[in-house]
Amino acid sequence: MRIGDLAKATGVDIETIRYYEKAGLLPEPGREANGYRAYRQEHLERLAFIRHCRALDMPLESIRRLLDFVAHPEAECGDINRLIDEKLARVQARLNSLRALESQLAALRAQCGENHSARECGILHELVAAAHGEACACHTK
Amino acid sequence: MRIGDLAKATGVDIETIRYYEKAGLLPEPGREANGYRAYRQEHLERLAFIRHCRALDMPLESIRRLLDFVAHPEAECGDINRLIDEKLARVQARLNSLRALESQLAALRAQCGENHSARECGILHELVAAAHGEACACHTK
DNA sequence: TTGAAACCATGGAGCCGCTACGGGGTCAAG
DNA sequence: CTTGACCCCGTAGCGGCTCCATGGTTTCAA
Repeated sequence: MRIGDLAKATGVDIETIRYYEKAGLLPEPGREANGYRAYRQEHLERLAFIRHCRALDMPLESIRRLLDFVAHPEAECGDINRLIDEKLARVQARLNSLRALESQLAALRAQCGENHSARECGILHELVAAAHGEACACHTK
Repeated sequence: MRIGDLAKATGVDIETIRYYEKAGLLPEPGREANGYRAYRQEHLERLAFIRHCRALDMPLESIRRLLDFVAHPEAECGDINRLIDEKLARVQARLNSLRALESQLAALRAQCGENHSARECGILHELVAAAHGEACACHTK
């Protein structure tokens, strides 16, 4: 399998594959006589694993640690639990702040209806008022 | 006002203030005889405006556009509405994907209870299964 | 057989929004 | 005269790619 085949099979960009190799996530494949990378089934599986973890928004460093566990199955898995727990906590924190942001933006958007000059734009007024530390629909607290 | 005073007044890091200047968001201030930056009230207000927009998670580029509107109040504000609408849409999309992620992580976490060897870790099994394209508690679709 | 298109290689820069670092100049108090 | 707090500038680093320039290789059709 050449790098383009692997890319097609996994939906991962060629440059990204090379990046994962440089980052130490994907083992260096063998080379054809002409220097082209020659991948095998194990690379495909490994890459699928990495992409699945990325779909779960795990940083590459966490994936590295998970791959260590795959390589050393006799180790304790407490760290894996912790990794997932921490990730979950961060996701929930981010959810909370995004929910707050959503309502702030919605309030801000409600300040301006149709097109008119920026001078009378409620959104801009709100933002400028906030810059003066005054009450602001999008930043009440 | 020197940069340290401005930093204290706004809660913005000194390096960040210089960065905003270099990025063209904060106008270049005058200088004292010794070369130190000399800020005035308008800089403080502008910086507060920027930070408020950043609190709303707007990218610097959007803030630049908003500042253009502040400077040219005769322009139509339709772009402002669009800017906020787009931001709102992105926030909502991110909320949806984070909500999905949360339940996936929770399902994943439920696969593994207490400490044991990684070989029997349900989380790792799920992730490896996913790499093979099999059904996966954290990635059902 | 030639030549174009599609593939592959490498190394390096760019993206965002900072943050940190290194190596210096300035200034007031003790 | 030294200490420390402040300021200057330029550069590099973070994560996770993405894009670029430059050049070699393969594959197909004319």
